[in-house]
Amino acid sequence: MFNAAQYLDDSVDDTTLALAPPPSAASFALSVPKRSGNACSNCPVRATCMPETLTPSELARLDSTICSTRTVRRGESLYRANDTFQSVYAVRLGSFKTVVMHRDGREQVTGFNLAGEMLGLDGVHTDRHSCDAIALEDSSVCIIPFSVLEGLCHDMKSMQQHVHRMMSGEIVRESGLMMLLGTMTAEQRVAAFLLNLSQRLKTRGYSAAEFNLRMTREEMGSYLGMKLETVSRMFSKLHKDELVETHGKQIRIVDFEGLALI
Amino acid sequence: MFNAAQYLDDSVDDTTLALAPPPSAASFALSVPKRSGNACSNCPVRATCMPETLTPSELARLDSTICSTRTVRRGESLYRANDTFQSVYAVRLGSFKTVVMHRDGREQVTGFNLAGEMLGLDGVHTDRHSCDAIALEDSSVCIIPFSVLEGLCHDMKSMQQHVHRMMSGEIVRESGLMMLLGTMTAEQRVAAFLLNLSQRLKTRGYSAAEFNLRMTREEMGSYLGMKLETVSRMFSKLHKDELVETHGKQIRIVDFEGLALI
DNA sequence: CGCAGATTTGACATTCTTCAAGCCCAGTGG
DNA sequence: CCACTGGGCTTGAAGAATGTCAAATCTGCG
Repeated sequence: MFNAAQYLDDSVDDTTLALAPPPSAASFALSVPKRSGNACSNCPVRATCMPETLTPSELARLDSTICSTRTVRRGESLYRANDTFQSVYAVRLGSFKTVVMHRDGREQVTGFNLAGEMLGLDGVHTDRHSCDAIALEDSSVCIIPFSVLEGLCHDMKSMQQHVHRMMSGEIVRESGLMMLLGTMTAEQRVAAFLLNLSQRLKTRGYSAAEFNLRMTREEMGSYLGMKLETVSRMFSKLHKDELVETHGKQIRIVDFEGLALI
Repeated sequence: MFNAAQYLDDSVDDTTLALAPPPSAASFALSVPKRSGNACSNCPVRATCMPETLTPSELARLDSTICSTRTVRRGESLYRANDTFQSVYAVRLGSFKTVVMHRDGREQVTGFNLAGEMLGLDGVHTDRHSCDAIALEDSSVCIIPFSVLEGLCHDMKSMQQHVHRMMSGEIVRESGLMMLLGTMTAEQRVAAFLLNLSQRLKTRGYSAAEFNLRMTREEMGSYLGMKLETVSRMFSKLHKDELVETHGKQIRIVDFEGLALI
């Protein structure tokens, strides 16, 4: 049985935000696009990006229709706002941020995407992407042409439900974030952010208590609606109150309950 | 040809936020649920809540499967957070707010829904609704059981695309709101809110310049991430700067460009 | 007409941002 | 090996934006 955690067994750093390239990364250094070795039936993150219950024949169909992957180096974009929408992407390895830009140059990070999470659904609405997706570290994604996905949805009830759930889940996630931005103090936002990240990492088999942040204070601040200095101050305060320990990007949550009660 | 505007012809108030009940409202005072007189083929808001291109036979199918409506009085809820999810709703008449509640009692308005807009898609994710939907005025909705909608999606490609677009549109809308909450000043938020509302009303055949707000300052503030006093001050400021004229809930946008440039 | 809730406005408190300075740390080149 | 350097991070002080509290209107409705 494959699971995300196994890829960390002998990883240099087991507290990264997302799946770190293992020492054998060469075998994953996929050319763009590449066909072999990327079968869904084999994929460590399938459980999160595809329906849970698939028959062998359905799995075989996935393997035969979704087959190309792409690597994106740190800082490069997977897609840009206004690009024509053709595919959605499942993060196989690494992590991304999504960014929307205002005409006056202000930009806001609207989300962080870890391995197993889906990316690009914003483009369905108008056939163009509404944000930039940028890799926070060297990453790879599975390319799922949306037309193919629509076909799968038609033929597989479980797939249609899954796609609907993913989109709805994105809606729910965002309304949670609106709540955060609309009603919480800076300290509460940072606490909620850490707990959320912790939860998602735990789901993927990582320690919920210790991890490395892959984004800068500025990116975090943009996501949370505050300045990088404020983020930094809040980390200091959480440290002083003995709720978390921080060494730069390295995070250790000491008191989960305390953090939740802020 | 039906269109939303005709329902306003002899309406008491042609500047309401949403479609006001016309004098002949009695014929719309639908019992719950009611079957006749609510055919999609006849519906003034079909253009916004259903795919644009439907064959006569597809329309006939809609009429035969989506048939019940429900009235919701001002202040009453269409559904509550944690209700089991069964249906989505299209607003036929009136307007709603959606509200998420934090455990500590803080609540946040996450959206306002006008006639023609869809409501309830948040429930797909976990089979339970994630927010309350509350009528801002006496309203009526069309009830669309989600299982029926899934069936329609399977059989009608245009319906599947439409549902995907609606959900994606919701995602995009929310990320725009995150941008607003994350990067804009109070004044900019209020301006953006008014312009957004104006645009949506215009789409429905109303004046873009003059309308009545259906929500309180507090609800607006909750939506925009600020206190009601701040909303009020911003209205005063916009008035002083001769960008809008306000008389309580009555709004007249004087200078669209100025408003957009704030 | 008179109340209850909604709105406006003022004065003051708090939170967050801005600006500025210095620190830390990893990668680089001597 | 080590100083150097630049980006990211932390911290302080001052200022701006927004929240809080309180009081005075206003408005719709019974």
